[in-house]
Amino acid sequence: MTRVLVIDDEPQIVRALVINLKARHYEVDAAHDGATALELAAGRHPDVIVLDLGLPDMDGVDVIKGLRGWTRVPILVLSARHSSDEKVEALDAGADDYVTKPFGMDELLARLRAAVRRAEPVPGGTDDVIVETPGFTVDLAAKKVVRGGKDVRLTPTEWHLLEVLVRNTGRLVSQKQLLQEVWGPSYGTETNYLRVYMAQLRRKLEADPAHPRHFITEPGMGYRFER
Amino acid sequence: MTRVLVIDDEPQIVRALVINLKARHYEVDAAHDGATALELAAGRHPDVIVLDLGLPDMDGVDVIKGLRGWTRVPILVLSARHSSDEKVEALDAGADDYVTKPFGMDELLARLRAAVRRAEPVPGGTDDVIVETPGFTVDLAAKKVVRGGKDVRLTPTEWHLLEVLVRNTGRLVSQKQLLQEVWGPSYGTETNYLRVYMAQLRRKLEADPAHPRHFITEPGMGYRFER
DNA sequence: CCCGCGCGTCAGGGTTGTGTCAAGGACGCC
DNA sequence: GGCGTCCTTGACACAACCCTGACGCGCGGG
Repeated sequence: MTRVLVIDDEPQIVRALVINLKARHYEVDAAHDGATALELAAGRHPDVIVLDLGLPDMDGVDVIKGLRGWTRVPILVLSARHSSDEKVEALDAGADDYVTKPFGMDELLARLRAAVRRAEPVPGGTDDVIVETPGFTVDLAAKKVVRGGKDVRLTPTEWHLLEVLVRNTGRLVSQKQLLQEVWGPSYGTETNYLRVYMAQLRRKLEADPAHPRHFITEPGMGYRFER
Repeated sequence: MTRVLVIDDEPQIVRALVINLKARHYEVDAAHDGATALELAAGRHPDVIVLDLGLPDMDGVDVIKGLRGWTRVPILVLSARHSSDEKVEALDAGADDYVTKPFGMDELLARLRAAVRRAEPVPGGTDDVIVETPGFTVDLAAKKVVRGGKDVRLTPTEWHLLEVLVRNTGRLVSQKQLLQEVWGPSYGTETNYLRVYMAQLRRKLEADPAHPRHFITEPGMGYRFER
């Protein structure tokens, strides 16, 4: 299911958006200010963001920049200002689209669909959706892991960590990068999280968790997933 | 250079676009009808398409569908019609953005930049930087060294030192420069560190550590990495 | 011939990093 | 309100890493 993050300080607009989105089977989170928005974006990993530029606590463009520092998630800007400069500034800061208020709900939804659509990975592209190892199989599209013919239950965080590692199969991923991709941009140093969750992944997926063959530790640097 | 395909039957609009785009160092092709447009799109492989919906020979939406049959190139629709239905139809057919005439050139260019930007491949993605020697292989992106088919385990400091040397393949790197790059700006004289870690690198990577062929000492000056 | 200098080698000890376990708390669900 | 799942956090043992000092060797100059 597609997850949308709506950021606006006007309750009636948020309500209208939430109702319309939920009716079309989107999963919706909402924030009323920039700080909450950045937090939610990091924690919930939305597939698309609808952002009102006029927020109470910070400049909308700064919100865009804050997001673009670590994610390429589509950002659809909503604004009451029609001036060309505003649009150019927001778009160049990293926004994907710019809609002026008052807006037609149909149009907004169509633009949302367009933004989500083009962010989708190429179907049948070069990147493998299924990664096999001698011990288990990871299906990135179906978000499923099979080991010995049986599905392995992973928690959201475990899956997220696995996903980042598998997408970088063979490459070393630094601890900082893992933390920021999974827990959000402000978590650069909490390496104990990594240790706990790497242990859980190994316990669930490695034949011998004490001597991992696929989830390899590079001391002082990071971790590496090998098939 | 970014290549743009402009499709419009109004000569003055095409002229305005071409002039503005060329001034910003885009490469521009132009078509006045749908048939020519599809042909040019296939032959020239533009990085982005600006498409007027009101064409003399075919419906603009059909042009979009024709393009989407084989390419994901960003399509920016230009139209005199403001109706919501038109927009929704074009966007759902596969357009990336929809701008109504009359439009501001600044805004259009900003939307164009946004469309091109998000079509770019992720920087630092899958492209690997690999350096090979007769004895071993260094993959700078994956932070991996392979020797005789097996991975070589390097500590952070060893890797850091190797990285600096490899990035300067063939060139002499002074002891001071090595110390400062690996241990920090305040370490200019602790040459014993270098001796210890060069020895470890040689032991792990050289066929005959006592007579190094790749990690060469230039007495009194520094070290040099040769393939 | 002896000495100083620069470099290579080795092994120990302090420091940092990692694996593991278990308990507490937040959250959603019935 | 009770229950279960999941995330966070702290404590501890152990392993890995980095620094350090000592020694040997080759070379050139006194």
